[in-house]
Amino acid sequence: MRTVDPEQHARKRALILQAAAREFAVHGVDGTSTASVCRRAGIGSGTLFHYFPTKRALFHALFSDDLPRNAAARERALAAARPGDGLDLLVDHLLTDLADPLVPGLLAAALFQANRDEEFAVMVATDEALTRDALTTLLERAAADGCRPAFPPERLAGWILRLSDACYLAAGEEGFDPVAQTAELRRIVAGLVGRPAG
Amino acid sequence: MRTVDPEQHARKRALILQAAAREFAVHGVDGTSTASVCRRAGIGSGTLFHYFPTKRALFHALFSDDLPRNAAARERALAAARPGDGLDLLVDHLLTDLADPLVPGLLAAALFQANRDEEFAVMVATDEALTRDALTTLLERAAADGCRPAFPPERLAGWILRLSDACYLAAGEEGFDPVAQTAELRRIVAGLVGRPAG
DNA sequence: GCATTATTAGAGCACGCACTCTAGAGTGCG
DNA sequence: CGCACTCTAGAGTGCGTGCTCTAATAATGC
Repeated sequence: MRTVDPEQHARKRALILQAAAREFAVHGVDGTSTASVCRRAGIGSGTLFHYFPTKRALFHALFSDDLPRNAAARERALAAARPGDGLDLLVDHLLTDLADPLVPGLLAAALFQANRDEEFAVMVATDEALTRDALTTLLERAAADGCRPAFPPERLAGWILRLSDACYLAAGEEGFDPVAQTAELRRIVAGLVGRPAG
Repeated sequence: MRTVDPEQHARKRALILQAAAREFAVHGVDGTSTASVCRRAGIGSGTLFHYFPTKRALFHALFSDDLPRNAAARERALAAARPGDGLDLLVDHLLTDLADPLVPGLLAAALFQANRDEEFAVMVATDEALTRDALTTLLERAAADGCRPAFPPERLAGWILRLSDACYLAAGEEGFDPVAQTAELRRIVAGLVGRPAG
């Protein structure tokens, strides 16, 4: 019986995904042809469709691969000793890829795809809901710790997510500084959470 | 000499644009076919291309038609008696279409298009820069009036723009309340501006 | 070596696309 | 009325698409 080398398979898969990410970021889902992905990855179309059943699945994989990482970040944040530390951890995680030049394009493509691809929308919405829940829990703990939040925890959690989206929207502009942006977001969040000590 | 009735022309043009807006909002630029726009507008393809030279031009018109309105809003805001009133005016204008169900899709399509369509990007960026300038001016006046903004006026202006974009992105979620959202954004902005009287 | 199976390239396919062309209907003017 | 022109529909065009199929090759276990 012929046994598969899973490492080799994973490596090729990753290579294809990398090529696909570049294409999708620049041209979007409908705008990239499978042929262009193949060209960039240096493979034939047969190979591409051996690894991914459809172009859509290729795009989905680009994001579903990140889900475990997000789950881990949520767990770490919820396990933090103080709710404020957990919030910082989670906010930092939300901005992890801020410096990646592909991300603005990919985010735009993803936002758009979520409006018209049910399966993709559910995947993204589920992950976002989990993160929102984690944020809400942390904010409730913070409130119990003496913070004076500007809004109810759940609303505030929504605003934090929106603020992080806003950061990625700004990431395409020239002269964008991810570090400064992250620092400003933390200050804004701190203000909204109403931490007693600056 | 045969003279054209400009009203009739404008009416038909508007009808086509309305149909196009619906299609673009749901399927994006690459995802909508000119045939589907024609079907929805109840016209033949000959008619469509009589009014607009290309599909791209059709999409561009959807946004360029709004530019005069934006300019008017900026002027009104800058002419306000107190800078705080001007800010409120401009923020409200930014969220004008928050209740329009088509807007989240159109915004996503526009954000994406800005990443790959130079001409469109310039058009949008120019308008945004003007609005940012107006916000900056208003924030400088507010600071001279005794406000303690959290950031320099120009940075703050950027955050306000990004937040308003983010609001539109959130507008697709179920249970979304445009009025509450607007009120909350105004409170957040007020907090960032640091108005002496709440 | 042999059987089995994973992997690969790329020609080929059916289809949908943006846009053009043509021919005629509608419309204001002299 | 007839001219000059706009407006309109829809068939037609050439091209690019996502994806399938075939057939060859490489890798493995016996």
